[in-house]
Amino acid sequence: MFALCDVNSFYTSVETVFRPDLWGKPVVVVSNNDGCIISRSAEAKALGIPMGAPLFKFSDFLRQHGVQVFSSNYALYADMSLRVMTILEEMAPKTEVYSIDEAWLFLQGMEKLVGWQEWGHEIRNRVQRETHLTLGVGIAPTMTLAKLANYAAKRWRKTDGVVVLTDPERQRKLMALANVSDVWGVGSRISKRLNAMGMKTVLDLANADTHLIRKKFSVVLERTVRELRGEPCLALEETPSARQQIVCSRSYGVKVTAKDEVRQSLCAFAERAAAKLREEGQFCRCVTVFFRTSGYDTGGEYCSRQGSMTCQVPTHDTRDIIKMALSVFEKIWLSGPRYAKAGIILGDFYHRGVAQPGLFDEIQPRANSEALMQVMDSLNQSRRGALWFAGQGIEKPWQMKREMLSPAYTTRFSDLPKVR
DNA sequence: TCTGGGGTCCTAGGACCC
DNA sequence: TCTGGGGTCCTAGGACCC
Repeated sequence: MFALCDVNSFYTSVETVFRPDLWGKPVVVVSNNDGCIISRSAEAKALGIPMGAPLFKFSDFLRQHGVQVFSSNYALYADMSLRVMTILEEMAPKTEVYSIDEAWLFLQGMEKLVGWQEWGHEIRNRVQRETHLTLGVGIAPTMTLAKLANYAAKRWRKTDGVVVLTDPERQRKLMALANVSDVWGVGSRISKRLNAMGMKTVLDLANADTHLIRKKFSVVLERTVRELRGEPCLALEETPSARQQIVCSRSYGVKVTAKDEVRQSLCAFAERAAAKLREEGQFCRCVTVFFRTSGYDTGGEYCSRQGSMTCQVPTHDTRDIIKMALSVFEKIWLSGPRYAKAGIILGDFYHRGVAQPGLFDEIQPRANSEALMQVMDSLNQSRRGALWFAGQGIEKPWQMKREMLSPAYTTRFSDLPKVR
């Protein structure tokens, strides 16, 4: 049996944990650069505010209805996420953190110990008590069905946040009520095609011919069909597999045309990407650089520049990664367009010592690289941005907008809530 | 004026190998 | 006249997830 637990309206719920004055009021959280609405409280959803809507299109509406808006505060969300995950890990023999607000629990060996329904409520109550966040719990014999159960737990209030889907009859009943697009793994494109083939409900999909699904779509969707029928095809990732790429990219707070500023931003992204690489304990050979204009900018032609470079010896030294990034940048720079976004992608990962340095390689290992990186990382761990390369520049006019940022209540001393 | 960021997996097609 | 079969690796693009 699998359980999928996720926090309702995670970002907005976290924001209101420390703001009792906002309880019961409409609240939204917007994406980086204060771009799109990415989390809505129940009250905000009731006002009809759609997911993913650009903030500027709704700012009048939000003001009229007194909706509280917050910029994304990832320091806060990550810390609260950790608290929830720690509880979940204590409640099941095996867990997999699936995203910032959800986790899979593998319930092997618990069948005789607990009733699923009671256990679901127990875990929900505990998270509520210890974090003031509300969990949705879906329990079923396959991961896809557990996802569906979780969807039902959120959609129908009378479930009280916990749905157990062990009974095949109950599974079919629920599948007949849900749309194919509500299935995990079926996005907008595939659901449109399924609808055109006459499959509207989840039950239609579950009853579909697996050979046909494989032929017309892919093995991925075939697995989904089998999972809906109660045949497990997916399993928990017991040891989180090593990442295959690391991306660090941002939209600019303003459009950027100056070469220096794009270069500085890339330097900053390269630093962050390199730090992430070291957190993963990996080394990379390939560095990709990109920058592009906005697809919404009507002022000029859409322009997207991208290039990459592979070195012989895997590295995780920030200096090497900046050097490679900037050398690619010089090759692909194009003057004129108003750039809206840029980023760095690291790929082709190795563990330490896999490849030997070649005599003629352009990038040779640097003396004391390890020690220097360790000092940098430990300083930046205690305070993000404590130490950085001058290539980033100082003014940073390109930095993203976060004009409605809440305090980092749980991770910064100066932001600790005060109780009077 | 203002439209996010970070991932994964699969497939098809081309180049190349024996 | 007649020109195979089986495999790998890489890349781009498409789809999905949160």
